[in-house]
Amino acid sequence: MYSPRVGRTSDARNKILEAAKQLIEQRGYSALGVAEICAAAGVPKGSFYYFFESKQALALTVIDEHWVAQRAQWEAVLGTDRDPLRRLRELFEATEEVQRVAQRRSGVVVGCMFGNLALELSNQHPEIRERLQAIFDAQIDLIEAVVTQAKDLGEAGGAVDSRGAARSIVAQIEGRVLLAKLLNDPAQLDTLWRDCLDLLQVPTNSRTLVN
Amino acid sequence: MYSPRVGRTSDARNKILEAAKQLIEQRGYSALGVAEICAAAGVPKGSFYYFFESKQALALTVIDEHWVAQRAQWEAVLGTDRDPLRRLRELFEATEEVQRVAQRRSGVVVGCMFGNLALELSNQHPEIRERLQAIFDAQIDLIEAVVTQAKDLGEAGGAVDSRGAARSIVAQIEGRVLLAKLLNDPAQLDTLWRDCLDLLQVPTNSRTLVN
DNA sequence: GGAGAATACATGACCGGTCGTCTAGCGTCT
DNA sequence: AGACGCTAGACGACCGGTCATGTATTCTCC
Repeated sequence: MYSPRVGRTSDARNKILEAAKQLIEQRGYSALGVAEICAAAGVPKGSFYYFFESKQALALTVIDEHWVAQRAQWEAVLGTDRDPLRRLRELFEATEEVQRVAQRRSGVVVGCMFGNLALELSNQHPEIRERLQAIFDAQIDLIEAVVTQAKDLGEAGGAVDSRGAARSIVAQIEGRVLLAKLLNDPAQLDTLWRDCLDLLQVPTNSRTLVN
Repeated sequence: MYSPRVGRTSDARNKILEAAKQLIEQRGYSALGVAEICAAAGVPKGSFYYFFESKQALALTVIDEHWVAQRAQWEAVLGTDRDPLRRLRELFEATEEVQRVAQRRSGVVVGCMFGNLALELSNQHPEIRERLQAIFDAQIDLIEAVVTQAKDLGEAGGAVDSRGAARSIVAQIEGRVLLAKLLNDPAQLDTLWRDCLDLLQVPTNSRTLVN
């Protein structure tokens, strides 16, 4: 077993992060104990506060890392040179697939970690709220850019406000994910595409083009 | 069948329910302690378990009572003989007003209690999940009826699926309420009307009629 | 109308357990 | 020997929940 001489000699931090990510997704923040995280990570509890300042600091790190990964995924899907509406549709499909995979692995639809924590903690932990605000703002930015392109191509209704529509789409995603989690049914997400077409006021006769 | 009222009578149960409703709205379920609820209600902790079997049983009661009240409000707004779209619009305005009032009183947008608890508890407490599923189902029913009427009047697009559209509207409400809570800004809700018109595919030229 | 009996509620000490957090010190390396 | 990476174990506070005991109110029966 090779271990580098300098820097960390333990992967405990990563194991904690990995376990915490899954547990927070499944059980939220308040109902989750540090001991449980450490047990799931196979790391002694005494080590926790060597790697993290506090439970809240861990949550912030988990949030940040999860957003880095998700943003990369969103950018990969939304940043192609395909048709803008097509890109949005693929985002929805990817979102649903994520929930299906999570359900297969853990038995439950975990929903959106950011949405979950937003409702649970935004009124209790200002730092977490700020982080989540920034994340949702960035999500809206990413979608707004694609909506603008769709408008420029005449695919979206000329009357739609790009940013407003992007916010509506994000809200629609969050609302649908809530229903999917409540019903433990990822299929709740496969109306996102149709909803999106409505919110973007895409004319009925041009919808089959991207279908 | 009469029930003799032997012994004392107390309003402690109602005081607990009242306090619990506000605290659950503001701080969620897991982060809330029985002792804190009792302190806020001005009831000794020992009395709590005389009136409620458990903390979870209290939550179920709070959920039920809150839904009874909210359903009455929804029915009052949606059950009039006014124009269907007009009724939907008033529902959105009432929703926003509820959040404004809560914000004035407690300083924070509390969001939707059912949505909050759905994301926090649906994967932890099956009984609560069932209750919340039934509530959202009933909400969708209430809106579906109005959407159907709007369709019959030709106000909504003929291609819309009433139940699907109702679900989309509920999802949109929940998503917007999430953003309103995260940003502590009830104004996030005043695009609900426009979103609803989009989701119902109401023709642009006929929108001013109800505006 | 007065005396119990029965019921309805009040109360706070207390239980085992878990919470997030911290510190003293272990083992391993230079 | 000294520094460093790591961890065992304990800390006080608090968790949801229990219980013995006390008091207030209304019942029945005379």
